[in-house]
Amino acid sequence: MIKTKCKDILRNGQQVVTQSRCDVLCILSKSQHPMSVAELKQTLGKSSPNVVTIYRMLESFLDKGIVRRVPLRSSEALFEFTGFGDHHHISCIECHKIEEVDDCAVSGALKNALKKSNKFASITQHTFELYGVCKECTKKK
Amino acid sequence: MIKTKCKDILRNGQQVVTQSRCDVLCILSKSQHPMSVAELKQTLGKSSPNVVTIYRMLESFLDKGIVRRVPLRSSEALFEFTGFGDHHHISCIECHKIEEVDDCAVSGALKNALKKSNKFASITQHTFELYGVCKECTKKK
DNA sequence: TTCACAAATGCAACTCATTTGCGTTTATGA
DNA sequence: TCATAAACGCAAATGAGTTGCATTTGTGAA
Ligand SMILES: [Mn+2]
Ligand SMILES: [Mn+2]
Ligand SMILES: [Zn+2]
Ligand SMILES: [Zn+2]
Repeated sequence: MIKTKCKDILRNGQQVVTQSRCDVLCILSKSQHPMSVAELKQTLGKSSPNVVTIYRMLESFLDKGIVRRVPLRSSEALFEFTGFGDHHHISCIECHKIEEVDDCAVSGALKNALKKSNKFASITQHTFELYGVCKECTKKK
Repeated sequence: MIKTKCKDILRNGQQVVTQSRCDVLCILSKSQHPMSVAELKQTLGKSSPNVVTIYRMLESFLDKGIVRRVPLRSSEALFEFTGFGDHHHISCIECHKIEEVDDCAVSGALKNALKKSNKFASITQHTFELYGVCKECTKKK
């Protein structure tokens, strides 16, 4: 995604536009996979803002719905740009490779079914993550 | 679940049977909701083993598939007895109440669809967790 | 453009769930 | 009963994430 586009996203979210915030959002908007804070920092390299700043940044991006937290098994939190639309992930339990999986009507159907639940008034988010063994790792064994 | 039953589960999993391990497994097998280490310790009360022991215990239960880690958003890890069979959770983003949701054919269908993926050879696990606002919290606003 | 103020940033210190090391105790099965 | 591997407790370490505070920077209004 282009830098000006990132600025627009920030402005639309009532976010202050700074170089750091643009950089971080730009990287996230180009990554096909969810990233950890450490990965972000590494990708930013020498021009990276302080780690704490990245944490605070992501927190505010979450508030505005610009990024989403992906609950893949990992000791660190993973974040991904929400602009890609609804989709899920399949992650290899051996090599940790992540592949995107298009959202299918199926999960929407379940969501609707659950809206009929007598205890919950609304469903605001859902996550569907899969784990398996990729073909390469299968061959190795 | 009865204590002797817990012992059997441990033995079947090639686990050493100790009082502590029985106690923890017994509590988990009675809880309809996933529990954190802190909750386990509190429930065990004065007879609780050291926290570290609970951590190590759960790690080995995970290895044997006796418990599963539930990826609901929480600062602590949540564990639940696997003996209940496949199901998911819906959690209130306001009060953090958790409700069980039966597994529906839907997720199985998606699983099957993904088995046709050309990058993954198998899918071993999946998690489907929902977030929403419960009726009580909706009323409060 | 200028200016005042809210928001962002950096640094250091802190929190807190989880892990690790190690010496001791206990369960198991031969 | 005995040897051995596993579990346990305690203390210390780890490491992701948070918080306080002084400083800088972006923004919107004058
Ligand atoms: Mn993705
Ligand atoms: Mn459950
Ligand atoms: Zn793999
Ligand atoms: Zn609620």
